[in-house]
Amino acid sequence: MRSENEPSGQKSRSFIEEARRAQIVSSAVEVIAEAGFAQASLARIAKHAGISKGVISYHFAGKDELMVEVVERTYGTIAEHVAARMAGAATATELLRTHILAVADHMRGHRTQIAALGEIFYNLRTADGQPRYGIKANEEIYLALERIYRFGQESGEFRDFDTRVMAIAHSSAIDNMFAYWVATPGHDLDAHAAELADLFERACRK
Amino acid sequence: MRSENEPSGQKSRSFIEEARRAQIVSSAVEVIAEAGFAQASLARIAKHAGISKGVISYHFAGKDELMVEVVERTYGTIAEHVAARMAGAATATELLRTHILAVADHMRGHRTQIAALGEIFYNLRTADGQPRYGIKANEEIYLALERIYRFGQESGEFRDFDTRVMAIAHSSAIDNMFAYWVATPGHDLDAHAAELADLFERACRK
Amino acid sequence: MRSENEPSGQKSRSFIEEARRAQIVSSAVEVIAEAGFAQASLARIAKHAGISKGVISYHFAGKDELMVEVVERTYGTIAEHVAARMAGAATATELLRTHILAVADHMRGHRTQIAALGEIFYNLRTADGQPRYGIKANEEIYLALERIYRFGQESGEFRDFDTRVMAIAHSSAIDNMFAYWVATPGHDLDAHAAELADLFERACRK
Amino acid sequence: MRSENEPSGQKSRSFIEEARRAQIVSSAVEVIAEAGFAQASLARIAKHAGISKGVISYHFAGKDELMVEVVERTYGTIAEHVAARMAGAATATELLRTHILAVADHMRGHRTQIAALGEIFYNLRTADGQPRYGIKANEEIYLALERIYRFGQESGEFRDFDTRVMAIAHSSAIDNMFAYWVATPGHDLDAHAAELADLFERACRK
DNA sequence: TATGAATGAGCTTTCATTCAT
DNA sequence: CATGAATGAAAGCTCATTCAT
Repeated sequence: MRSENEPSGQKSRSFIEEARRAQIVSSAVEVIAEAGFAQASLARIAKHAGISKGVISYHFAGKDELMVEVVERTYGTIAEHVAARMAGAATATELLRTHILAVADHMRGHRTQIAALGEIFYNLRTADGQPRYGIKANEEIYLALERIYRFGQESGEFRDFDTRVMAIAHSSAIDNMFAYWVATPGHDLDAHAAELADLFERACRK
Repeated sequence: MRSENEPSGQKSRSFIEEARRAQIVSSAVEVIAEAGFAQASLARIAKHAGISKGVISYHFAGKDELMVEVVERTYGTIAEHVAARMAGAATATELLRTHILAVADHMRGHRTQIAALGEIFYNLRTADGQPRYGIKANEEIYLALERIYRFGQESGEFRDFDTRVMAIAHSSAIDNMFAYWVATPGHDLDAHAAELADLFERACRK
Repeated sequence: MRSENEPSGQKSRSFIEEARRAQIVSSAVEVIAEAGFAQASLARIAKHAGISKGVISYHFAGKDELMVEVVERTYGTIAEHVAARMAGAATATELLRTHILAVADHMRGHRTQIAALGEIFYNLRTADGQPRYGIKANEEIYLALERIYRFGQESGEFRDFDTRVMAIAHSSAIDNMFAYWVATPGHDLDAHAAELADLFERACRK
Repeated sequence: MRSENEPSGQKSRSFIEEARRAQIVSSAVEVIAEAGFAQASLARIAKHAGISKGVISYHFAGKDELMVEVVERTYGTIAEHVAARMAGAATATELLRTHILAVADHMRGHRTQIAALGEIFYNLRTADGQPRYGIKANEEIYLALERIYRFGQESGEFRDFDTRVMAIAHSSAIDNMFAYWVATPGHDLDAHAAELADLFERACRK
C-alpha cells in the first residue's frame, strides 16, 4: 500500500502517465517475447504499440529504465502468485510440490511475460558491459528454495544433501520446463510439473 | 556422395584456409565468452585475432556461418569426450552417473568454449527472427538421455516415470551447474556433479 | 503610434504575463551562463525555473524570441548604468576612462547576465543559418565609442588615428577583460580596468 | 620531422588515410566557418565533402577527435608562420609590430581556417560539459606576448605596466580585427593592423 | 588471400514545438 | 493560463557487409 507521501522516492504519476507506461511495458514484453531481446529496439516497440518513438523516451529515462520496469512488474506478479499458493502448505514436501505446481500454473497464463523476463535476465547489460542480472539475480530464488529444503532436513522429512545444488537444479528444471513448453505445441504443462514434483520429492526424501 | 574429403557436402579447403577458419572460430569463442553474444561484433572478433575485419567476411559467408561453425566445432568436442567416457559403463545407473561426471570433467578444461556455445544457442536467430537453436537444439541430447533412462526402466533399475521430463531436468541441471560455476569463483564443480549424480539416481530408482 | 503602454509595437501584457516572462528570462540567463548556449534547452530552462516546458512556448513565440528578449533586457541594463556614470564626465579623456571603469564596475554585480549575453551574441543564429548578432551587433557600441574618440580629436586631447579601429580594440579589450575575469578566480577586475584605462589613454593622447 | 618509430604514439597512416583525414578536416573547416559550430553536424560535413556519413566515423574515433584535429592542424599553421616572421625582429618594438602585422598577413589567406578555429575554441565542450578550450586555451599566447612585453620593459623600451592585461588586450584586439574583417566586405586589413601596431606601441612606450 | 576503405541502415537519445485538456 | 503528453526530425555512433586493390 502506498502512503500519501510516496515514501519510496517515486514521483506519483498521473493516471494517464501510468496507463502509458503500462502500455509501453506491455508492448515491450510482446516484442521481446516474440522477436528476442536483441531485436527489441525502441522503434520496434513503439511501432508495435502504435505510438511514436519519442513517447517511450518521454515516459522512460532510457531503454534501461524500460527494461528494468518490465522485470519488476513481471517478476512481482509471479512472486505474489506463488507466495499466495504456498501459504497453505505445512510440510516441506508440500511446500516443494506446491512451489513447482504453482509456478507451472502461473506460466500458463503469462507465457509472453515470462519469456520476456528470461530474455532480459539473460541479455540486459549495464553501460560497462557487465550483465545486469546474471545468474546472481537468481540468488533470491535460491535462498527461498534452500529455506524449504533446510526446513525438510530439520523436520526429518528430507535426507542430507547440498541445499544449494538442489536449489539450482530445482530452479533450472522449472526454467526449462517453461522453455520446453513454449517451444513444443501440445506439451502437457501440468503433467510435466507433476512429474517434476515427484522427481524432486524422491530426490530429497530419506 | 562426394569424395572422402568432403563427406558432409563441404568444399575441400586448403590448409591455410582451414587454419584461418580455426583461428577465427577460436577468436570468436573467446570474445563471446568474455563479452557476451551481443557485444561480439565482427570488428571485435577480428581485432582480438589481430586480423582485418574483411578476413572474416572472406572466409565466412556471413556472421551466421561463423556462429554455426563455432557451435559445430565446440559441440563435437564435448560429445566425443562424453561418449568415450560412457563406453565403459554397464548399468543404467552407471551410465547416468558417468554422464554427469564426464560432462563436469570436460567443463573444467573448456570453460570459454562452453560459455560461448551457450551464448550462441541462446541468442542466435535466423533472418526471420526465429531462434536458430532453440530448446529444439537439445533434441539430440534429450534422445540420448532418454535412451539411458528407458534402458534403466527396462532393466528394472529405474521406476516408471516420464523419460522426457527427466531428460529435460537432467540436461538443464547440467547447464546451470556450468553457469553457476562460471559465475561463482571457488565453487566446487566436482562436488556439485557428485551431488547431481546422487540427485538423479535417487529420483530414478525404485 | 499605439497607446503609451505599447510604445514599441508590443501587445500590452498583464502583470502575470510580465512576471512570467521575467521569470523565464531570468532562468534562461542563469542556465546559459552556467552551462553554455548549446546546453540551454527549453527543457533545462523550464526545469531550472520549476515550471513546465510548455509555459515557455506559451509565453514566447519560440526559443528565438526568448533569446532576443534576454539580450534586450540585459543589454538595456548595462547601457543605462554606463550612460548614467558617463554623464558626469567633461573631457574626452575622462569619458574614455569612465567608460572602461563603469563597465567593469557593472560587471562585478552582473556576472551571469553578461556571460549569458555574450553566449547569445556569439551563438544565436537565424533560421537560415546566419548569425543573428554578429560583430555587427556591436555597431551601436562602436558608434558611441567613436563619438568619444572624435570628440577628443576635435578638442585636441587625442592624436589623429582611425577611430573605428580604436573603438573595436576598446570594445574587445573590455569583452575579454570580462571573459578573463570570469575564468580566473581571484583576478582583480578593478586593477585590470585601471590598467586598460591607462592603456587607451596613452594610445590616444598626443 | 617524424622518425621511423613514430615516437609520439601515433599510428603511422597510409597515404589514402592521410588524404581522407585531410579532406574531412578541410570539409569540417568550411562548414564550421560558413554555418557555425552548432550547425556543423557530421551529416553536413560529410555531405559537403561528398562522402558518406560513415566515412567520418571510420577515420575518426568521434566528432571530438575530428574537432581537435581541426584545431591542431589550423593552429600549427598560424604559429609556424608568425614565428618565422618574428625571427627577424631585434627590439621589443619590432617584435610587437611584427606580431600584429604577421598575424594579419596570415589571416588574409586563411580566412575560413581561422574562423573555424575560433568557433571550435569557443564552443567545443568535453563530455562533462566543460569547455575544452576556454579562455585558458589562450594561455600559451598570453605567455608568448608577455615575453615580448617584459623584454621591452627590461630593455628600457617600454614603460611599466601589467603585462598580463596588455597581453589580453593585444590578443583580443587581433581576434576582433579578424572578426570585423570577416564581417565587413572591403575592410582594409593591412591598414587595421598598422593602426593596431601604432596603438600598442604608443600604449607601451615610455 | 588479405586488406583497408566505404557504405547505408539502424540504433538510442535529445530537442523545439504543438495541442487537448 | 498552465500543463503534460506527444511528435518527428536530427543528432552521433555502431555495425555487417561489399569491393577495389
